Amino acid sequence: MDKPYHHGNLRTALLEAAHARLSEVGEADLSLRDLAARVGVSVNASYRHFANKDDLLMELSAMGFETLRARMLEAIEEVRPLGPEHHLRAAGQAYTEFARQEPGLYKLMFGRRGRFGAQTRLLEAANAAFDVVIDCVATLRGASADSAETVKAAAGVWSMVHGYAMLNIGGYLAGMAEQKRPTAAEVLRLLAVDA
Amino acid sequence: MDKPYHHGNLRTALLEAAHARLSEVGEADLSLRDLAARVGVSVNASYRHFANKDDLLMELSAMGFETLRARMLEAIEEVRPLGPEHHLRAAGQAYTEFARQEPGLYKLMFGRRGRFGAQTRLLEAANAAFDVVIDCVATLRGASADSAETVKAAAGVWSMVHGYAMLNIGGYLAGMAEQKRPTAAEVLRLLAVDA
DNA sequence: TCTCAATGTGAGCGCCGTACACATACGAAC
DNA sequence: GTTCGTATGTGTACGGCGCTCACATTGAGA
Repeated sequence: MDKPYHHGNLRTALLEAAHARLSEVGEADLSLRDLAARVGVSVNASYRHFANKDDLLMELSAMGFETLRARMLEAIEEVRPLGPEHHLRAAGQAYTEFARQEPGLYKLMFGRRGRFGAQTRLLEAANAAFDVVIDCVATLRGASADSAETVKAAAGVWSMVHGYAMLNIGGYLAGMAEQKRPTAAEVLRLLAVDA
Repeated sequence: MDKPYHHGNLRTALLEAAHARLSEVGEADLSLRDLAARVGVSVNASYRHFANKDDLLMELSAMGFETLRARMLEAIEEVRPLGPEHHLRAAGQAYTEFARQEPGLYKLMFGRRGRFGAQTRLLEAANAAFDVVIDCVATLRGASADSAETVKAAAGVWSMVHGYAMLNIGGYLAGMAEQKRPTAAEVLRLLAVDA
């Protein structure tokens, strides 16, 4: 083996390890010591790349928002010719799908806002993701993405999708009988955005 | 003072201390040692009343769901004569208001589901709260509270309200310009439940 | 009055985040 | 190619955490 003294890409490796671990054990059971051990490095090495544990988690969150945005954009692109209402629906599907696939990461993204404080990096990534929703709604309503009504409607859509994703992840929907458990599409259909 | 050896009501005192502390520091900074100290007791005394930290937090969560349910019922009672659509609106307002008043508790209630596991106490309290929403929707639609369509619509309402509450608590709406930031009522209005 | 279950205390274990001092390795300047 | 500074690693240690175990105190009922 002859493991070299310098890892080479420790920052990325730590983030990947954290991401992987987060899908297994939940944020509360994530420890820097464990991550470092998995990457094959002493704990303190991580402090050369992140100010502290929260800093690492914050970066992970920001990356999560970027992935979320990308997933929505891809989904929209696939149904572009079908028209605006399909765009919003596709984005919503991609959104809830992302949350279902990455529950640990998704919870982290929305659970630590207060703790992370006014971190520009995180805020910008979150806003960029939200902008995708705003654009969808704006196109659907044939209105400007800047208009207050559009933004409010988009916030409503975001609320709906986010709430559904959280309840789903949290297992609050899983307890319901199968034929009573709504799909993401069914829930999204309740929204009257085009009004 | 002559503090007695036995506290007398330690279980309740610990829960109250946890509740109070939760509105100041967030779950991550809540420690049993600190709670015990505030109540004037050694840490280990708490283990006579709770199996562990999670057990205490779970009880606090369940109490939160009970309070939430009570708040919704009170709000509905106040507008009972005005008809079903006012019931749902009032319940939604009470819901988001509760989350805004008790952000720490609210986050705890929805953030630890996996960790708490299949705790009957917690599940029943959460379901009882959800039942209030279901009843509102059932009355509004003039349908049975058992019908799949009613439950699905109620789950949609719950998603919307929960999502709005979480985004609001998390500060994701606070970043928006004032005239673009939706109120709870404005968001709820997007729902087409009576269809 | 005695007894015993309920309820408290204290010492200690292993884990955590993190600070500090020190070791190693790479890249640029000569 | 050697030198040297900086980037990046390690080891040790501190205080706080959840939790366990052995022991102390109390009060209620036999």
